[in-house]
Amino acid sequence: MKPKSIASKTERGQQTRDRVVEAALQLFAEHGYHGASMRQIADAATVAVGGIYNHFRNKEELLTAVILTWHPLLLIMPALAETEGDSLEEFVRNAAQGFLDTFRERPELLRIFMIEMIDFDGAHIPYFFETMEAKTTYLHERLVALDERFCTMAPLTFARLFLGTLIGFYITGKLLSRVPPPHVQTIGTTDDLVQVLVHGLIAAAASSPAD
Amino acid sequence: MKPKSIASKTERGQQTRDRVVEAALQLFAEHGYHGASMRQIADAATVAVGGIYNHFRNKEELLTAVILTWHPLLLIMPALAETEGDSLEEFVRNAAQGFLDTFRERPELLRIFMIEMIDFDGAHIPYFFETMEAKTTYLHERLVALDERFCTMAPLTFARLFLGTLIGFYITGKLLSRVPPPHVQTIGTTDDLVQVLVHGLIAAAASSPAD
DNA sequence: CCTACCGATCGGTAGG
DNA sequence: CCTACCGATCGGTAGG
Repeated sequence: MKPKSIASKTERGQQTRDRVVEAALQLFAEHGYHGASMRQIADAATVAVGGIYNHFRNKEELLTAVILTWHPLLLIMPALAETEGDSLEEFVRNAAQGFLDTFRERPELLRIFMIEMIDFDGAHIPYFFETMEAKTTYLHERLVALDERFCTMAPLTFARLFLGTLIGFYITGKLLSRVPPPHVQTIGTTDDLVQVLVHGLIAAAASSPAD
Repeated sequence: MKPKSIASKTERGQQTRDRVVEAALQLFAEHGYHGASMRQIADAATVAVGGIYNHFRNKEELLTAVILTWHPLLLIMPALAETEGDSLEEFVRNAAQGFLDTFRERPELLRIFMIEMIDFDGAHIPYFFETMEAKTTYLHERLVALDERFCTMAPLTFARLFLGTLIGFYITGKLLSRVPPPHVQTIGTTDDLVQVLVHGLIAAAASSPAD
């Protein structure tokens, strides 16, 4: 009700809130939304169960806070837009490598992404779509500067095909990592992925209507 | 212990089991593994809660039964391998359309796929990898017949890039369907996807080592 | 004596 | 921010 006006007082509250979000990120990612309990999260964040409800109205709003901080699309788009590269192939290679490195270093990103889709059916997307779209436009501008053939393709179409191919490659990699050893270890390399992206996207741009 | 010898008696049991698996598929897909209760599943299958335990030792084994019948990779590979098409582009177009149609008609497929990844971390993959691999080999043979440039690419590498790109396109489509109306409706068409697949995969095959 | 299944309830834990 | 506690429901199993 009252606005919190004393900074030194709200600071401790913010720290507690941050611990709760961090603990929730880890536990939601590990056990899923229904599989992680408020008590587990409270313990991990070293607060009492009731303490969480001083910062979040219910479990669902805690998940929302986690999503709005840690949704992979929110994290990966700025990184992709700032990728370096003097040629199209170099740019795509660096972008793909950056994407794969980020997801491999933080396996919870894919899990949070899937949990949001399963338990909330993508309902949080509208909350950060504006931010996404701005980064998408910038990414497309950089691409056109490297190869003008991309000027006929809508920025969002490029973003969908680019991100979609990367996501699919990462997911299939996860699946293949569960296949027992008698079978091949590395099936499909980052080089293969880069080839698909560079030549596939150029072909798609060439057949796009210049609207 | 004893082998079931009288068919007419076990038939009713099989019918009950089938109803349970069907109900579990729908409810796991809708609410997730931890979000769907054994009571909900029992009600939907018109059996008592205890009745489920005559067929499955616990909730986890019920999920396993659902996965081994309905995992999308298990369903989609035979369909892809039997796709018709007299040219590479026609084959890829029909395969992509068949994939997208199947997933759009049965939205539970993607959800079951993700639920297995989140709650069981792909642990069921080994159970049907052999079947997958056989179909993969056949799919690759059909492709080489249409365009011999694919003979240098390993069948599983092709399958990973092909399925991965399709999965990524479908998932990004799901995400975009949640974006509010002021923004564009169709971002990326099936034609764009086909272009990426045809030209991307040819490029990847061309740069593959002929081992 | 078997299978499939019932009504009722077990010990614990969920979100609030 | 905590302790205490609620209505309800969880996965699983008893005897018949």
